[in-house]
Amino acid sequence: MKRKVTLKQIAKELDVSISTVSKSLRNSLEISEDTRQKVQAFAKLYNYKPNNIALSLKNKKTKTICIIIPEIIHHFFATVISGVEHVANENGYNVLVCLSDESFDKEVINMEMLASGSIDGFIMSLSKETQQKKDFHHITEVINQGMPVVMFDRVTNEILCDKIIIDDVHAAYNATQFLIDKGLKKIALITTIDYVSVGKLRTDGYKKALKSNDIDVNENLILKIEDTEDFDNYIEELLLNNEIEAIFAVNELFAVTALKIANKIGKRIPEDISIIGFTDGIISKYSTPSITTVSQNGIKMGGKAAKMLIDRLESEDEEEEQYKTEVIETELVERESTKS
Amino acid sequence: MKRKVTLKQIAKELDVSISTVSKSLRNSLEISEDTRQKVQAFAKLYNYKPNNIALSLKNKKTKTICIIIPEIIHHFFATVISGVEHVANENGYNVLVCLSDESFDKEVINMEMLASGSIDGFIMSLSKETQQKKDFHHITEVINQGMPVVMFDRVTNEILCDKIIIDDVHAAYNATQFLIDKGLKKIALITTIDYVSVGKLRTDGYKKALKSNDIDVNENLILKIEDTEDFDNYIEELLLNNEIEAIFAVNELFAVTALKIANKIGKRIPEDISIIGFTDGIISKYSTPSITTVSQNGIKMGGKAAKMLIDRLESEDEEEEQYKTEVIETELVERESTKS
DNA sequence: TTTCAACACGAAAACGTTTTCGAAACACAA
DNA sequence: TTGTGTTTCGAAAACGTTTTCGTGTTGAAA
Repeated sequence: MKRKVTLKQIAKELDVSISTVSKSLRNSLEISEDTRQKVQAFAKLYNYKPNNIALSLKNKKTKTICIIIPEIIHHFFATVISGVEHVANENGYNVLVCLSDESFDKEVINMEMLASGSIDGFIMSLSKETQQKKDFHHITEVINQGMPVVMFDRVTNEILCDKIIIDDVHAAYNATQFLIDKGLKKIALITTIDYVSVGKLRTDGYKKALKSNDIDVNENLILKIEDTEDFDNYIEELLLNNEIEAIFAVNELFAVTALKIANKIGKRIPEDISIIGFTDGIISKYSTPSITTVSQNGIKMGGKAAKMLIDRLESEDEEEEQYKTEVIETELVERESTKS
Repeated sequence: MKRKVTLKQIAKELDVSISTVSKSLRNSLEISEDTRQKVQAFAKLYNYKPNNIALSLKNKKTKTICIIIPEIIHHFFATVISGVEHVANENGYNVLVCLSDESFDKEVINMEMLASGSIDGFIMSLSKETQQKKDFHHITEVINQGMPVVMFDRVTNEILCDKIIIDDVHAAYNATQFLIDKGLKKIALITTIDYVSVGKLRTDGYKKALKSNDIDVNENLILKIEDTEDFDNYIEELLLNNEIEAIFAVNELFAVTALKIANKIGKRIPEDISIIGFTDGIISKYSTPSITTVSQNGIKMGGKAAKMLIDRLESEDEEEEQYKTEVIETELVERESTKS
C-alpha cells in the first residue's frame, strides 16, 4: 500500500526545495529546463496528484457545491440532481447532496455544517416544514456570509437570491384550459396544503382558468391533501360524491392515484374522466393509460441552477447583487388519459 | 456581509494567543475558567464555527464519502443514495454524488479526481462500460492507496473489497418458480446483454428454475436487449410469435414495457399473460395493473453499504483486510400482474 | 530564602499547497 | 575591477486548525 506522495517528499528525494518542486510542476519559467524535467519525471513516476484539501484551504475555494432537496425518491428531484451534476462536472465542480426529508431542522443543520468552508455555494428547494414555518434565517445567514444560494422550484419571496422556477400559475392555467377546451366543465382539483408554494400557485392557476371561462369555482371539487397521509379515501369520496368529468392533479402521485381509484370504482379513463397531472415522470409515462402531464424539465432546471451558481461564484466583481429569477418553460405532454 | 471569523481574529481581538482560543473552545483544563468563559462568549457572539477544510487538512479526514452510480434517474439508485445519505448523516458524514452515466471514462476521472484527498472512501456500482471492458485498474489503484471501497449491486469478483449484493440467481429462481407453481410453462425472459453482471445472474436463476422443473429452456423465449436502444419492437415480436403464458423481466422498465405491449396486442394481464419484474420501484407499484416484483431494497442496501464503509474508516487497526460480502434479502411482492 | 508543583498561557510545528520576495551565482559590459 | 542584469533557486508566509512542549508566574512547603 503506497501512500500518497507529497511535494515535500519529492523535494527531499530530489534534494531541492518544496518551492522548486511546486514551480516545476506548474511549468514556471523561474525553473531551469533541466530541473523541471527531472521533477516532472519523478512526479509522474510516483503518480503525484496535488492534495485537493490543501488547495481548497489555500484558495478558499472547494470547487464543491451542495444541493439540498426534500426527497431524492421523487423522480423530479432526481432529475434535477442529474442536471446539476452534469453542469457542475463540466465546470470542474463536485456535487454534495443533502436530503432535508422535508424537515426544517435537517435543512438548518445541513446548511450550518456545510457553510463552514466545506462548499462554495448552495442550490436548494425548500422543505415543506420550512415553507410552513416561514423561517428562513438559516438561508439569510449563509447569504450574509457571502455564500451564494440558488433556489429552485419551491422558493420564497422572503429571500433575495437567484431563483429558477416554472410559471406554476400559468402552467396550471393552461392545463385547466386544455380540459375546458375539450368541453369538460366539472373539473376537480387535487392539490396540496396551501403552505407548499407550488401547490398554492397551481391552485391559483386552476381557479383563474375556471373564472376566465365563466365557470364557478366549486370548493367541493377541490381536495387539499398532504402527500404523507393516506389519501386514497379522500379521493374516492371526491369521485363518488360528484359527477366529475376531469381531474387536474398538482403532482404525479395524486394523478396516478386518482387514476387507479377511478378505475376501481368503474370509471373509464379517459372516456368518463380525463386526468392531467403535473411533473412529467416515469409514473405518468408508464402508467396504463399513460397520463397527460404538465412537463417540468428537471434536468434543465438543475442545469440552469448550477450554471447560475457557478457564474456567480466565478464572477470576480463580488458585488453585482443583481439577483435573477429564471422561468423555465413547461409543456403539456398529451397522452392517453385525456380525450382527444 | 460579515465574513467568517477565525481563531486568529478572535485571538487578536481578545489579546491572547491562538492556542489559548482553540483550547478554550475545546474546554481544555489548561485554560483558566475566566479566559475560557471570555473566549467562549466572544466566539458565540461572533458565531464562530471551525473551518472544515482546515480540520480536514489537519486530521487527514474529510468526513465525506462519495457514491458513484451509473444513473440517478433509475429509481433503484435513487433509493440507494437515500439509504447512504441517512446512515452517513447519522454518523457525521457528507455524501458526494457522482454519476458515471454508464461511462468508463467518467468513472475513472471521477475516482482519480476525488482520491486526492477530497473524500475518505467510495461506495460504487459499476458502469456498464466498465463491466464490459473488465478494466478495474482505477479501483485497484484507489484501494492500494489505502482508501476503502464498498461495491454494491453491480460488482465484480476481480476486485477484493467489501460488497453488498442481493442473491440475484436465487431471487430469479424464486420468481420463475413462483410462475411455474401457478401452472405456467411457457415463460419468457426479458433480460440484458450478458456483460451486465446482474442480468447474467438473473438469467442463470431463470434457467435453473426451469431445469429443476424439467422444463426445457427455449432460447426463442429469451430476449436479450440493451435498455438504451428502442426495444419495443423486439418485445412485440416475442409476444406475437410465441404463445407465451408468462414473462419474467430482469428490471422494471422491461416489465412495464412488456405489459403495455401485451395490452396493445390484446392480451389481458394477468388472465392471458402473467408478468413479474425486478427491482421494486414506483412504476411497478402504480402501473395498471400493478406489477408483481422481486423487491430489492435500495434503502437497505445503501444503508448497509454506508455502514460498512464507515466502520472500515473508523476501525483504527488498519490492516484487518477481512473483506465481507453481505447479501441482502429480496422479497417477492405479489400484485395484480400475476394470477392468484 | 529556596524549591517544587501547579497553573496558565504562548510559540511553534504540522497538515500540503502556492506565491512573493530575496539572494546566490554567473555572465557581460564598461 | 566594478557595476548591472539575468537566471535559478530557496526561505517564508499564508490558508485555519490542533497539539506538543516550553516557560513564566504563583503559591505553598521546607
